[in-house]
Amino acid sequence: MAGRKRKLAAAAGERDVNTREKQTCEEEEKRSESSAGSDLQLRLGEQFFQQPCISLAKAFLGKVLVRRFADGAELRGTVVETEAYLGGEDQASHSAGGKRTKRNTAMFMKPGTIYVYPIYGIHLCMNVSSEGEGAAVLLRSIEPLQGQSYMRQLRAARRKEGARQLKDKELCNGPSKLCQALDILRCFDRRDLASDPEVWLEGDPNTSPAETYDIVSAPRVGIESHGEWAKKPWRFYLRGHPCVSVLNKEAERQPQSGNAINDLGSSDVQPDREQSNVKRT
DNA sequence: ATCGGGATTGCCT
DNA sequence: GGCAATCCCGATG
Repeated sequence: MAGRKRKLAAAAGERDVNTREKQTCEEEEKRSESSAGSDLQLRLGEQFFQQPCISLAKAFLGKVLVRRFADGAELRGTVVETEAYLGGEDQASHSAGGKRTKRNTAMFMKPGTIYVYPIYGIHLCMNVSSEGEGAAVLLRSIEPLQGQSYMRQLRAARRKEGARQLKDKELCNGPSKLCQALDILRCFDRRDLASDPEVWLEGDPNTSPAETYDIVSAPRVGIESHGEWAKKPWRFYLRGHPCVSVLNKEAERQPQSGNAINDLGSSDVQPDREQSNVKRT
């Protein structure tokens, strides 16, 4: 566990989402081209995304999603829940039957391409394309690691005034909550997660290798109308993790899919970061 | 031009 | 646990 400093990471908690001008796609595009991330050695490159969809969906677990703002502030969270959406046969996928539309173009782009789409008129979901025609991984939940207070402001801005303060584990425990908390915007669609200066994925040296996690495989949620395909166990989450959006008791009774047991309760304190206050049970 | 549904969330009972 | 919110996109005529 190297004591690496994040000198460029401003105290995200000092930011005020209400006085800060609302982020737009135009502003995002004006960002400095030279503001590349400071953790080049941790950043996962394009080869990471070059694997089949189900494999990539599992590989995302335990990796750290990073969002960097123009002023240098960075938000971080560990991916704890994903879903695989294969193209072709998978009727629940936006790319079912190889169907290409303007909306789902990113699903057919090179592995690592971000696919952001609006849902229910109000929310956004973030996916990342994988190997395989039209295949992509939906990012459903992350555990907040850094910048929780700013995440809370971003989330509160969309909630009723006077609503109770969200707990840390409630900040990013759902696909659209994650987008809100990290300020993932519609204009991130079709960007490259392997090279974009504002959002990327890191391997975290403080966590165990992905293959040591205890992963639960469960049916995907919210796609009940798709018959047999709704039953495929292509949702993956870290067993026992408090930031998972929906638990599936039935699936948790099944033996896990080829991953060794790992103790999730022994995470180290990370002195260079705003410490995660998520309680594990 | 119009129509129907949606990979969700938060508030209310 | 029910259900409204809210609107873009894709399909159809």
